[in-house]
Amino acid sequence: MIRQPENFPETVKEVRRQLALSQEELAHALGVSFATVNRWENGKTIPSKLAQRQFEQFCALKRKQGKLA
Amino acid sequence: MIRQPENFPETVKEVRRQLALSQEELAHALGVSFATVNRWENGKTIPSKLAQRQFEQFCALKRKQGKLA
DNA sequence: CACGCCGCATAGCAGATGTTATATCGTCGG
DNA sequence: CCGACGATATAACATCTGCTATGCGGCGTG
Repeated sequence: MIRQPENFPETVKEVRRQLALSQEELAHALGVSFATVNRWENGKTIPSKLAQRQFEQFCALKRKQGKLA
Repeated sequence: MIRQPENFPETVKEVRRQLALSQEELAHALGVSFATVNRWENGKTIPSKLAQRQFEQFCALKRKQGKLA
């Protein structure tokens, strides 16, 4: 359905590292809870449709801002 | 805990009516399932943080487009 | 009328999320 | 060394969401 990176956990970690954000800060930026970001990074859950969309949108914005590769 | 319009179900219905969208079409526009929009309108559930944010964002966009009061 | 289609309401189940609490690890200041 | 703090990992529970199926009423077509 929704194309997602083969490795979502690693992608989240990488994005967060490049932006120098804590799990809590990224969670707030995305509008989800800390626990959710933590579970994504540790492969405990797979993001919902909406969460995936929000994450993609967030990354797109950061790229436009030149803050993300 | 989360502030929201006093009557979320009515708000959703009203927005949908003004945009002349079916529940399914609005759901797709928001990136959620038809069942979710239906449950919102019928007061079966309250939207998640992310869903609320997405809905607000959607409304803001439509207002900017002059398609929503 | 009989039929199919669309929009809507509802239900059940599995999985994702929010909240809260606990535990570990590294770091820094005392 | 030891305690405090931040960041992270994990767990449990309640709630929300996705998917599928079912039922109902309206509407146009044959």
